[in-house]
Amino acid sequence: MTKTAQGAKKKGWRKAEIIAAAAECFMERGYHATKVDDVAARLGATKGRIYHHYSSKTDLFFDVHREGMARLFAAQAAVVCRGGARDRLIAMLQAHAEAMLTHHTYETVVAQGVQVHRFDQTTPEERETMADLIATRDEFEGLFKSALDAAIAAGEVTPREVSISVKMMLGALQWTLVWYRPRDGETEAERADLARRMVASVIAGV
Amino acid sequence: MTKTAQGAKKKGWRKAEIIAAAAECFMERGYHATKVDDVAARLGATKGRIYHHYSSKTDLFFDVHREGMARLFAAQAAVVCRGGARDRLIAMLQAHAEAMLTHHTYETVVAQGVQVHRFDQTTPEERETMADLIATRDEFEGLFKSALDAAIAAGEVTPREVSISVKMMLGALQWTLVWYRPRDGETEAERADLARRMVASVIAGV
DNA sequence: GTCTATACTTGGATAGAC
DNA sequence: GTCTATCCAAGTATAGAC
Repeated sequence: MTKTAQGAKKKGWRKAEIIAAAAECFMERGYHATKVDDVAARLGATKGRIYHHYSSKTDLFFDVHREGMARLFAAQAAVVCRGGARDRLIAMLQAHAEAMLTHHTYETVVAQGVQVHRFDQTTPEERETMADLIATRDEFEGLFKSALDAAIAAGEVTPREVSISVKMMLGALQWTLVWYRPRDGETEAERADLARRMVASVIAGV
Repeated sequence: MTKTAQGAKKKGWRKAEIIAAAAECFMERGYHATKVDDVAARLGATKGRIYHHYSSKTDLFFDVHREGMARLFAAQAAVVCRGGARDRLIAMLQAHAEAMLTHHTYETVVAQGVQVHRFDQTTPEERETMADLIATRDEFEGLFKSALDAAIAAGEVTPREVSISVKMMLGALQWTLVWYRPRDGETEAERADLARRMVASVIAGV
């Protein structure tokens, strides 16, 4: 590893600490109710530390949002499936459900998303960042539309409105942000099991 | 109508105006980002008017929340179904989907719900109010659990975990709060049609 | 019952010491 | 790179006129 890469990583580590603390605060109380002092306090520091790395609370929020989206994409990138197109879609749903439970803290912030800043006074740079975040979300939803399209094309799923169906499937899984709170000491296996039962319910219908 | 009932209705009308304006503001920007001045401005008034009827912004929020829940229950109360238990469940889902679209403004506030105040300094009275609101939500979810139970008992639906299934069904419909925005001039028929397509997707599964 | 004017608090952001 | 001290803007709530 080069000297500069080491430097970048070290700097990234400090930021990652701040991002993690901010994610917890934003998750618990929401963006607007969270004070920069709250984030600092969670780190056992003062806000001088935050403002050394971030020029504003908004900037910090954007980084938490990016991390949340990155984790969702990472979960999808890790999906492997030997079966057909329908099996692949199900595996993707399963991975997404697990990701929503595991990265609950970050995904709650993603859900607050751009909405939080839509009506605020924003600088041109902030507007550009917001456009990027929205594009990234659309891209993510696109992964599932493609997978459902493929399953329909393969004759493995009854044809139906793809756009609506994907919104319903993802909505069902993402609503966990409202009702699910991780228990202390919950294992990965328990989360995977809950995710399985959720996905089974979604694909079964009524 | 008695004199006192007339009086109560008149007073209620003034409050209803404020509640409607507050719902729009809370929907657009969220509770914390909404200033009492914003609500007043939307009424073409100043905040003196708000504080004459409500002792705090929190109190106003609770009234908006109550109105949102009342509309959800009203939609369910209006459900009539001649068919079996499964048909009845589907009719309930349809009514709920339409309600979520039609009363989008209020239901967005309901979704912000108690979460917004969970970590705030609250008075004993506020905590009592919050407990009431939570109980009301649980009661609402209970309507759907009972309906699904009945459909399973009647052999019209494949047995499955009722609690999880209801959370997935309602989650799929409620996630509309995140992606749906009513278009100007959208008709009730168009909303009903969208609701139908949503419910069809949910009950069909994958 | 609503307005204007204002008191008071909170909280984002900065400056300069260490 | 982080802390302490501080500035200043924003926003909740109140007092008193009309």
